[in-house]
Amino acid sequence: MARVKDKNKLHAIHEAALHLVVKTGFTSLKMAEVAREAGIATGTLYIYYPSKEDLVNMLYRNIKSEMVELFDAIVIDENNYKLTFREIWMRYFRFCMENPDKMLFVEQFHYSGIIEDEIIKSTNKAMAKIEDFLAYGQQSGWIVKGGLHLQKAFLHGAIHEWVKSFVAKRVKPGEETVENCFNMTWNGLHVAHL
Amino acid sequence: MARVKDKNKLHAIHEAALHLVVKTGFTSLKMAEVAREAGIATGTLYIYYPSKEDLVNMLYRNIKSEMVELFDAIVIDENNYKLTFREIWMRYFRFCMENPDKMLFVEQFHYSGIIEDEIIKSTNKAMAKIEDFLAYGQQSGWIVKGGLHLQKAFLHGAIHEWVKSFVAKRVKPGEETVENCFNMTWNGLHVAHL
Amino acid sequence: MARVKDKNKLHAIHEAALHLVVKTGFTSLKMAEVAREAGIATGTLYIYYPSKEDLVNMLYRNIKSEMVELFDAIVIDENNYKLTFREIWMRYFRFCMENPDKMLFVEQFHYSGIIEDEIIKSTNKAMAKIEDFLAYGQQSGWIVKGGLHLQKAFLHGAIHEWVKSFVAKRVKPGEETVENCFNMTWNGLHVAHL
Amino acid sequence: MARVKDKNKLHAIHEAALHLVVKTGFTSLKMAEVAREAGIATGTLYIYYPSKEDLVNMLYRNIKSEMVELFDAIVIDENNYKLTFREIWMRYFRFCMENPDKMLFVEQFHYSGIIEDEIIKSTNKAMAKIEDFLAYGQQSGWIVKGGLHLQKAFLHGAIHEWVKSFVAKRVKPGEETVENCFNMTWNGLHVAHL
DNA sequence: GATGAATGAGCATTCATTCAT
DNA sequence: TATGAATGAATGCTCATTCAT
Repeated sequence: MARVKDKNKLHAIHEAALHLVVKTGFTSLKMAEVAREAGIATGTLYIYYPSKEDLVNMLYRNIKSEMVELFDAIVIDENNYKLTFREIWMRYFRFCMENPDKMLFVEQFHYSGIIEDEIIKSTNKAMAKIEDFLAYGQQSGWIVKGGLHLQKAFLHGAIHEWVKSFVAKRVKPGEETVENCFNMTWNGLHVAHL
Repeated sequence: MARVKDKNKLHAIHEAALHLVVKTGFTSLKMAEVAREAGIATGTLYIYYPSKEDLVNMLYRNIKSEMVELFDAIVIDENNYKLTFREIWMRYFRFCMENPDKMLFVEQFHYSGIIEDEIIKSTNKAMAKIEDFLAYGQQSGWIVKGGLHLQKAFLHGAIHEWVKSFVAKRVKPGEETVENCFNMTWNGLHVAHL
Repeated sequence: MARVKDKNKLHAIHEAALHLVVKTGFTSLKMAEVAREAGIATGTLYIYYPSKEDLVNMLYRNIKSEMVELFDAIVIDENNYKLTFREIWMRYFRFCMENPDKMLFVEQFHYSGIIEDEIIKSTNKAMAKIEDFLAYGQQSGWIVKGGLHLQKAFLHGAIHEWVKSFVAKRVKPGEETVENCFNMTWNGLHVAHL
Repeated sequence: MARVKDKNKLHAIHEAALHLVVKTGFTSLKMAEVAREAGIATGTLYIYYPSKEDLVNMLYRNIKSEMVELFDAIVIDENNYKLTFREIWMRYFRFCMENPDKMLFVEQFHYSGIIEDEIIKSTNKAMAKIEDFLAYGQQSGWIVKGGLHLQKAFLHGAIHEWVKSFVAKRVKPGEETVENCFNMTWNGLHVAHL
């Protein structure tokens, strides 16, 4: 029997590729560098991924899956909209703070034209739970009406920008700061009933 | 007297470089392609900019200047905070909608490590007017307290993400939609006094 | 006792290698592809042949042996020179028509510098029977004088070119056509006694 | 004004490429080596030919043109068929002896699948003069009937094989030997009228 | 013996930059 | 200034060969 394909290698490749691609973009991502950082030979990299495009597509799929899993454990409590919303927001915020590279990667490649349409679509579909929750919030008067994509963009856009600024400053925001950010988002979205 | 560097050529170079770099990123930006699209020879490009990095840095500085000029005409009316804030928001929103490439360019290169620190600093400084206006808003109780950079990130992040989604969908948002977006931002930032 | 190298595998390797090398030449011959087409693993191929060069050398030797065997059954009848000559010509012509890959392979590698001198020499030696027959033909006035290698080249060159043109056109020549070709060869070589 | 594309460079590239490709085949032809032997940088080679395939195709076209030109000066004398035939044969034979690489190159690439169909067709067409001459010979009873391609293959095949054997032996054949070869060809083709 | 994962040198091609005109 | 041919280092990917299983 020959050696068996190594799970650890796969993981090392992902780590290396993510780290490197986020630093400099797709074109400057060097397969040789990925291999070196993953501790394998260049040729070995091509056993696992037949091309640079494939590598990046797979990375995208994996990271999106991870993001989806984030919300798996959340129990939607319709009687306590804000609490559930808060839980979602916090999980995503923390995920981005702990994995800024993954956040940047998805942001960078989502509109890049490099990720295959099929992958974009299927990963979007996996986010249905969140989408449904927002739609329910609109119908039941918790959050403002309007195209759902406006709300999603608002959520994403603000969180990503905050995380980017924390990461650039190499700062870990305190609880109060995070609360502040959450409040801006919630106040922006929710409908005040006087 | 030697001929002076040609203003038209400069402009053509900027247009070409911006258009191309936003499509594919710094590394895939090809100097030969910039030259071709600008209607000049490769060698000529190097008379104007001694390197790819220089070209991109200059582009960054120019675009940031344009953004600063956006706000020059605005009269800060401290008695009507929301109106002034609205004017600022609208101008920036419209600028981004009309110049998505410039917005994307700045976003892409701001944290890229390619723009020289000095340029980043000096362009930040030029935004003092806006910064002061936000600081004043905090002090006078119009908008929430907390690090100013949180508010700036919130503003940027949301607007950019909205514009990106409109541009990706090739949609020009109607007045109502824009109003909707403005309201999310304002509600997120301002302090409600019951 | 250890298992013996498998005759079937050897045969499968030869078939695969011949087929592939003739299509694309030595350098594009891929060991992995040979292995795949032969139904074995790449590593296994190296149990049978320690290198690509060895594989090709062995192939050359085998094919030449086959060509020699072609003439084993022929009885040289000195009283009927033309008839014997015809038999030789026909056998070789038919062999080439039925095994164009083998013909092309030998042609391709004979002057390639890849086949070891020793092999070239020993396979040439095995052709002594034919060579002797031609020499006898010269001495006894059946065929034209001059360096024997001229006659051999004439024989080879014409037959190979005919076969190549038939194979390229995917045509099986009829009896009359073959007769035509034989006559050109015979008329070219034999001495007319008026 | 920039430097002007250099005719000498083109010639040097052709020489180098021809010499190298004939030695080892298309796949082992190394662009870097062609450049080195032509005395230019690798990148420069790509200014003249955008790919290895293009280089080889152009080479094929050029060499075929040269072969066609060979026969331009020949005056077809229908009253002296053999003399004209002899002239054609001699010119081609000498060309091959003086340019064995060109001969081998054309032989190697004609059926290789690398040369574009259009080139193959147009170069074939250019040989019409010779073809017509052979056809006339058949009609007027000078040479044997049968598919013209049989005669052409016979001519080519024999000449090429002779030249290959002379070149391999590094021998320049004397007049008598050449006469010998010519006679084999002529006797093979022509119809004896007793 | 048999397997196929792993290796890394090797090669076609690209592109920022230089320089002769 | 302006041009575009020339340069050569850099990079994605291949494939003969090795080696752990």
